[in-house]
Amino acid sequence: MAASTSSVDSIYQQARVMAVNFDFKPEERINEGALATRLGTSRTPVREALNRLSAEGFLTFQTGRGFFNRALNPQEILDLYDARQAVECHAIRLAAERATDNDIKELQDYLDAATAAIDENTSTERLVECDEEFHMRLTALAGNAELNRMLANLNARIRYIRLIDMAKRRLVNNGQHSEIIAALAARDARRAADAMHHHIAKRSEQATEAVRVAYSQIYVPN
Amino acid sequence: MAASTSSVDSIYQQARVMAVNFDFKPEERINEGALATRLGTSRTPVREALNRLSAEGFLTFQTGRGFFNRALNPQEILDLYDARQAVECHAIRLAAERATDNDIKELQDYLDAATAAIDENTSTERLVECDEEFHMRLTALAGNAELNRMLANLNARIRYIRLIDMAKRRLVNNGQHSEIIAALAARDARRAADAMHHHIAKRSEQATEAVRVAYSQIYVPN
DNA sequence: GAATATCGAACTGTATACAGTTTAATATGC
DNA sequence: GCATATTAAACTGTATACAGTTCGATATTC
Repeated sequence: MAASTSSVDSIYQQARVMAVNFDFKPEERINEGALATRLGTSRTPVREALNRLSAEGFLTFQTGRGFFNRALNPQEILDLYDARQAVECHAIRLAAERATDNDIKELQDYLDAATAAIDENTSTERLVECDEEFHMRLTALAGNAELNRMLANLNARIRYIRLIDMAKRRLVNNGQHSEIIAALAARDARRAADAMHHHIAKRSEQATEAVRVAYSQIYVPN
Repeated sequence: MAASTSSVDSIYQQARVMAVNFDFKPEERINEGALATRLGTSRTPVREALNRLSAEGFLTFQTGRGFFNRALNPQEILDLYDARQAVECHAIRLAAERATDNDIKELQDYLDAATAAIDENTSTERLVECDEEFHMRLTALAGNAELNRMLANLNARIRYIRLIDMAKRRLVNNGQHSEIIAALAARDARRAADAMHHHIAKRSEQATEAVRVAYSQIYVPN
């Protein structure tokens, strides 16, 4: 059965969602057999998916003991936010050089449409999705596949924390996103990068508190 | 046999070296069975190692067709050099804030010792090793595990191109490394980042030519 | 009672088997 | 001769089996 509809990919996706959402608790050992049964498959493809996830930083691995979900602590989160600054500030500098006026207009349009579509009934998940998408689209304007890939990975690994942050703020565009686009439209790479740096730094300030809240959510069933 | 001396890790390391060195040709399909036999093992642990490598960007994967070595073309290389700028320029800014004077002195000492140890008999491989280590040590001064991890990955993926570059230059420190350390020691984050940016840009300029040379080396046995 | 030793259950690591797909070589039709 | 169908070999995808290790519960010792 050399899957035409790709079973490992589907297992990978499902396990990734579980890791992202901390359905596996922080540092929890993952039982391969139990997961295989739950996903209606056998251990072989499960292990392949878990190997991919550990290479991507969602899980850790210890020989003889297996796979564990990643740790969740302020330092890890701060490191990931710092890494986001590295990727996104560089991407926006490149975008200021490489993006067409139309690219930038489309990004502005996306932001406007997303902002307009938000009301008090919009789920927090949807808000985070819009925020992530804005940042992904912006980074894509750098035209660098590796930066896109890095950001997609970082976004998934901080998604849980972003949900906590967003539940409080309930805002995709607090003006900072507009400032960033304005600097980009003006082709002012340095100002755009500084604005992005400041924007991400702002979000990482509450990391310690967010991790505390995260634990309280992860370990209380409902 | 729940390996105490970890067989997958060893397979992973060996396959990684082959991918880094383009022992697998660019875009070549990797025969799992043949590789397993060659490494004295079976397909199961080989596939686990290949899954890790594909998650890290050394290989690609297509359902039903298996694993392939990564492509080698100027755009991929330029993307990786750009990504290095993102990581290293940000890391050096953080290092300017966070590193102790002694950290910086030790980096300078490493550079001096490495430079002094080089003569006309030093292998190109060793020169690249020193260059990589300088950049890794510098990035480590940012105290961010994720940036370290990203750079280690990027370094391995451009190593083949760096070897070509270094075979011509035969220099680990052409003065640019010293400039970078000087700016760092002066705690001038912006100047340090600019120097790093310029340093990496310089190296990426010849990417197209380097890829051409790479092909001529990869496809001519000796 | 706390620390250590013992033992069985549970789990991981890897080889193997086999189903199903891809690939490439050959045959067929135009 | 070139494009298309045919078919067998080769390869991938996954289930399963089993060896060997880890883990946790119970027994033992001080």
